[in-house]
Amino acid sequence: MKDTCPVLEVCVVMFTVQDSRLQVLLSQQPQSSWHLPVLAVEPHPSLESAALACLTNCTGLTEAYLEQLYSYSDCSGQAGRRRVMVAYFALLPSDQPSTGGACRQEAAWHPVDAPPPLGDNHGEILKYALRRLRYKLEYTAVGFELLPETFSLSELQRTYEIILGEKLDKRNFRRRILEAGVIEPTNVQRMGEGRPARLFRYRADAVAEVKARRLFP
Amino acid sequence: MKDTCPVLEVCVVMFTVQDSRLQVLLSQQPQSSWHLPVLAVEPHPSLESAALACLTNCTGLTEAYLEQLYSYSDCSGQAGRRRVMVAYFALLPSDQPSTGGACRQEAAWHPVDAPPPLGDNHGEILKYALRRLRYKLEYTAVGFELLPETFSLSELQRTYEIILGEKLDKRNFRRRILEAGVIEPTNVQRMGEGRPARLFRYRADAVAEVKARRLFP
DNA sequence: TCAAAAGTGTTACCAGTACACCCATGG
DNA sequence: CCATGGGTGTACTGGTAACACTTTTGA
Repeated sequence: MKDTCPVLEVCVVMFTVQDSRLQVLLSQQPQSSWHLPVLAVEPHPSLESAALACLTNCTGLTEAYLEQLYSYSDCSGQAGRRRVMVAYFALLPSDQPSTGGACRQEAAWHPVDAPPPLGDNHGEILKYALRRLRYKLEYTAVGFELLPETFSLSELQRTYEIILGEKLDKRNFRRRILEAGVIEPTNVQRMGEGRPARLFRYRADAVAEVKARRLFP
Repeated sequence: MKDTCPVLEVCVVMFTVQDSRLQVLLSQQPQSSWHLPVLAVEPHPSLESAALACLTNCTGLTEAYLEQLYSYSDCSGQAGRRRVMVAYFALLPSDQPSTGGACRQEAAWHPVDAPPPLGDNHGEILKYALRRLRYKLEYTAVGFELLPETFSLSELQRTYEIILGEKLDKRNFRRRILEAGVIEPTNVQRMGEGRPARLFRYRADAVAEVKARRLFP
């Protein structure tokens, strides 16, 4: 086996909302710094499926929103041995069984606004993933992926506020999200502390990507 | 050498504007269909530099706008041998010596709106690159990369029209592009068929990415 | 003096934003 | 009946889009 044979890995930045904060799953090998969960592509048929396997390893979930972020290369390891890391990010619904015991590595959720120091270039990858998430949230409907299958409009708004880090106007939020036609009401109501909330669900047939107004004419 | 050792390659979708059309550089091995230019990553220190080398091979240019697009994996080659292709796209100024003889493969420019059939998944990659280019053009200043160092506002507008495939209003275009502050006038004028045009240049200190208004409140 | 391209302002409309009160339920 | 969160409409304002003529040069 030549040592020019490259090492191919995927890593997955897994986001979820818990305790009113956006959280990311990090793992830690003994005596080492924290890292994003990483998996060798080797036994898997494709990059996608390796990323999904990484997610399943860590959370027990067999599906989630998963999107390729970027590919990084690195030659600084064993002399001449190239490492290529394909980074993904994933969004997990906040009601799912998060860190299943199935996770081989020691993993835990960390708030993204105060993560521990990360090894390799994982800090950079996390920053980029967060930027992509915020950016994407602004012009697509991807925010639903962080919620249970049905949710109230207030919950949805809170999710947006948590990720974007700013307060939003309730009436404007509702009007726009409804006009965009990406969610539909169910007949179910949820009883809570105050007046019951009507529950909504994501419309499977909705166009995910809505075109924003462009800068240039 | 194990046959699980993955093949790592880059391909580069090179765009330029010629003859009032957006063109892409394709290459053709003897007796084979057209492909995007491809290069093995192997001898290069990083994915980036491999992509740049691919570009230099084909055009003689040693720099250009270059951006990573996506990574594709494929197991359908020799049994079990994994291929990973990292795709880039590049923008070449329309005045540069395009297909330098330095290109080892037989390469030629093709209009993107009527490309020949492409092998592998290169048709898909090209389509994606074009989508990204159009999309990017709408909210960043990347369009300048397709022009010479100095250019008139009309030339700039024509470039935008060619890529976006629609006519734009002259006054609105000028107002907005000037307000955005990404270009500055030079003292040079260019004589032509009619009234001379003032030439502009891209401002190196300009913020490349301008935030567009967002969909959700 | 004609053709060809460069350059220049104003108006109308629509969409985004700001804003305050009533409603339904549980305790 | 009170506290809690859910739900609703309007007026203003700022940005976007539509639009036509004058200017400068070369032939």
